[in-house]
Amino acid sequence: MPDNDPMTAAPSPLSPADRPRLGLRERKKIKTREAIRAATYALVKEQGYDATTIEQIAERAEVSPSTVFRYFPTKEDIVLTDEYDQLMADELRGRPPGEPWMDSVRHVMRLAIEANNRENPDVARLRARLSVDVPAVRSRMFESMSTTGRLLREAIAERHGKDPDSVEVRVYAMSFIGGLMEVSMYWAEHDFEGELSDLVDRALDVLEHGLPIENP
Amino acid sequence: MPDNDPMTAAPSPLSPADRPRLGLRERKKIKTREAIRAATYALVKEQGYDATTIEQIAERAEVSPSTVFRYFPTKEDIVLTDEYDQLMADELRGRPPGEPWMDSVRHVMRLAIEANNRENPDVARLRARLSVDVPAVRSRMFESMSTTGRLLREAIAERHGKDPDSVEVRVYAMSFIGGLMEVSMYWAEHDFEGELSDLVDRALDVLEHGLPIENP
DNA sequence: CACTGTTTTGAGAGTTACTCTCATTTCATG
DNA sequence: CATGAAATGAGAGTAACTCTCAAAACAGTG
Repeated sequence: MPDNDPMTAAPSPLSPADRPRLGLRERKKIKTREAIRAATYALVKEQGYDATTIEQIAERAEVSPSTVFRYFPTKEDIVLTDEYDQLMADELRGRPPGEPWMDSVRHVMRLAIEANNRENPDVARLRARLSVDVPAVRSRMFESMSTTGRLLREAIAERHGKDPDSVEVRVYAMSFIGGLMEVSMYWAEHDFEGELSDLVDRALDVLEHGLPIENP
Repeated sequence: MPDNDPMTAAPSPLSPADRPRLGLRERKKIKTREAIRAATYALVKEQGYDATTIEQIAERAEVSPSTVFRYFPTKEDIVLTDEYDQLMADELRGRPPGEPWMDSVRHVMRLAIEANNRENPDVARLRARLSVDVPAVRSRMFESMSTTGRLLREAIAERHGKDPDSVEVRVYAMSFIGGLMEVSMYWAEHDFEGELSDLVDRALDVLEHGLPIENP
């Protein structure tokens, strides 16, 4: 009856073991979801993305193929779905209002990278690599990008007292996301050398000031 | 034997009737390609994108389904493939070297919009609308975005004497494209009201200077 | 524990985009 | 016209999804 379908909703994002009082049903759903994801990551690492079929995933996760599709609308979603966007948008909103915009952004990006590194660094890399190598995954990632863009433009609009649906805010938000996404691809293409945070810093500089020495 | 497969290559971009000395084979291929596209546009207008199957397209274009796939790798490509990117990149490269970068960009964008308006305004709108409404098409569009990004960063690097594969140039190029793509979606979402060129101008302002009155 | 209603699951059939193969047709050329 | 190359069509095959429906697992109640 309630509006939000727990089947398609993501589980509580940053909760490792603290699932206090959930019904057996809910706990099972979370377990199933994680089983499907784990099976997928393992199979993709073994065989590659394209060679991995939903049937294999279902088999390893010990569920039926139907169930896989009930939990994830597409194969790409199994790999890519994450819950960080909303968290980052909230974090951004929570920064002190006096803080310069770019400082807030830097702060939040740093947090996100750290959290990701602490929790599941290999998954993050697998994702980045897949989004470079597999067109379908990349497409899905771009797609989620526009969702993120929507969140970001709300945060931006709120912060600057602007209309979130103006061309200006929308363009600004999307150009931001485009730039950040490129960083992730650059990082994957260069085999994850160096610190991601350094790359992000350089990207933010470009987003803030344009290309260095643009007008000598 | 030659490397470039004429089957997958696009026909000469901006040539309406001037196909002088092409073999019968080549002319037929161009006709087939255009027939498939025309059939697709018509069917999509009549029934919508999802309801239109490859079989229907093949039937109306009077070719076999196999042939449709020979000409276009995916259904989305039939709708989206265009040849303007390369032209614009070349145009950009052809601008006088003294001209300020943003002036060059504005000039080229203006040209592109005019050309598109003159040639096939309704197709451009159909595309924009589909890329708002149909996830698969939108994804494919994002995908082609990253191709465009590659062209753009070459042009940028050349112009500014920078490495086209540096993070800076890549981020700059991609943020640019992200912003411009958002304009197209904004335009479609607002039912193509107003002049696209005005929206693009506002977008370019944002890309150049950031959000207006960002630091009051 | 038994009873009842709701949620979740599995099984199966069906659709469709896309791939591959091979025989046939269509054009190019000497 | 003959010969070779390229384009087409036909058909079988795969795999991601969708829909439907009946069986199973859970939740709450007497």
